[in-house]
Amino acid sequence: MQLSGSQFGQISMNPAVLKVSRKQQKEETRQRLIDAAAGALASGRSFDTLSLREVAKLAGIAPTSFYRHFHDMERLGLAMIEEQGESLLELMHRVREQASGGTSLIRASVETLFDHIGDNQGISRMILQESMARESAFREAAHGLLVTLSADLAEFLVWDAKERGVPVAYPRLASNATVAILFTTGIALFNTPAEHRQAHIEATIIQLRMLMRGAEAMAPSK
Amino acid sequence: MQLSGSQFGQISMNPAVLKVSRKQQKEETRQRLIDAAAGALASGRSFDTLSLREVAKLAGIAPTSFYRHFHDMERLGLAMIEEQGESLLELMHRVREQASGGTSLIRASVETLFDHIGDNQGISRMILQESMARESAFREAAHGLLVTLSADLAEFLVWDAKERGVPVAYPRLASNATVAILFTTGIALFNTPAEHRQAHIEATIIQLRMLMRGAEAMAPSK
DNA sequence: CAGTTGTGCGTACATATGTACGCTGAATTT
DNA sequence: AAATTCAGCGTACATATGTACGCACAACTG
Repeated sequence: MQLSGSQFGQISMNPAVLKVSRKQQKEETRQRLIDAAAGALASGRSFDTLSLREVAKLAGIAPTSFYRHFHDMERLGLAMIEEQGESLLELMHRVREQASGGTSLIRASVETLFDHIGDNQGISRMILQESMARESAFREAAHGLLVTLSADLAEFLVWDAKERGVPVAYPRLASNATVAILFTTGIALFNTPAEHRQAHIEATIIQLRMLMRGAEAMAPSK
Repeated sequence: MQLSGSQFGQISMNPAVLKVSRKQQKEETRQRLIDAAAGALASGRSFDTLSLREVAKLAGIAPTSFYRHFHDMERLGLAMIEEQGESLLELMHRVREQASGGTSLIRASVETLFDHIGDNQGISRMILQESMARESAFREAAHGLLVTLSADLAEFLVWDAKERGVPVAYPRLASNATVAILFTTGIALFNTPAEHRQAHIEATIIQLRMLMRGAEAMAPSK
């Protein structure tokens, strides 16, 4: 235990430069809790073996101080999912805008998403695992995020199909399957030795193209 | 706490009919532990919040007696995965044999698998969740089972393609994606109101057909 | 039939967990 | 300047967990 002069030892006291407003300070601690949990998840722990005390310790606060930020661990988890959801959705939109039309889009999406999952392994794994949990607010949130991603993709597929003049059958089912494949293999990637990863990425791309080809082949007329 | 005359109160003492051999008895208790854990999983608990003590209590034995059967909870989990793996593999083989050729095979497989997952919700969910966990003997086993199922399916796809004279590209990738879709939606099915389930099943079938159409479309010549 | 084996039991303990309670002192408001 | 707010702390406790230890007694072995 380090002894600090004050309970706020980690905060610079420079009076002019740092206006440590209360709101600011609270937000910072809150983020520290989230990061602590994410770190624990990233190093292999599962969310529901994570204890309030442990997260508090990792974040450098007293166990009871946890309650100043979240009512319980579930709320922490919900906050994490929400945060992740926003950045993920935004990220995928950006990729679609940037990618030049056509096939390179699948590749760009896969690579971007996998990078993101890699940078946020812990939370990504948690979302996927929780999305398969039993009914609960927690599952609801995780599952909801995946559904949103899927719906978003479906919308894009329809637009893109119209754009290219190639009809696509069952866009929602196609996007749904896409998300399933993406996340499943995305997570698996991190139990894979680095030298095989590129191969896995290529494999995923082929799988998605396969799916798209099928969706186009099943389209009604032509 | 019920008081039983002996510590083995639950065992009938009928001397002639029941030869309660030690091995038999032990096997029975072991199974009772597995069933207890499976039951807890099925009613929504996640495997790693399951405590040794709790499982022991559910199985009706003293906590310390647990050790007579498994060295720790992880071993219990491994045993469960192994058991499930065997019956699952056998089941899928049987479906393929029975199903008359052609498209009805996909339907038969999906329906059979979903029934099986339904009857073994707890373990199925556990396998899927653990397959996404961090490196560990446990993950290895769960992931291994999915890989086996996938490889098995790939083998069949190749055979079936030859049989029907329709070439299929990347059978291993196709089967891999199939397993991803199947389990993902299979699990999701049980957070779905009963009246929507059939629709989900039909959706899954379409997704798999979509994938197969794509795989065929991507085949080299024809 | 005597001796051994091994599944089951209860007790005991060190450790971990969630959370109630009340205090402190800086930031904010009045 | 005085009063209020509130993020943080430590203490305390009831409960849960894994597991060491040794006893009991049915089943098995000889």
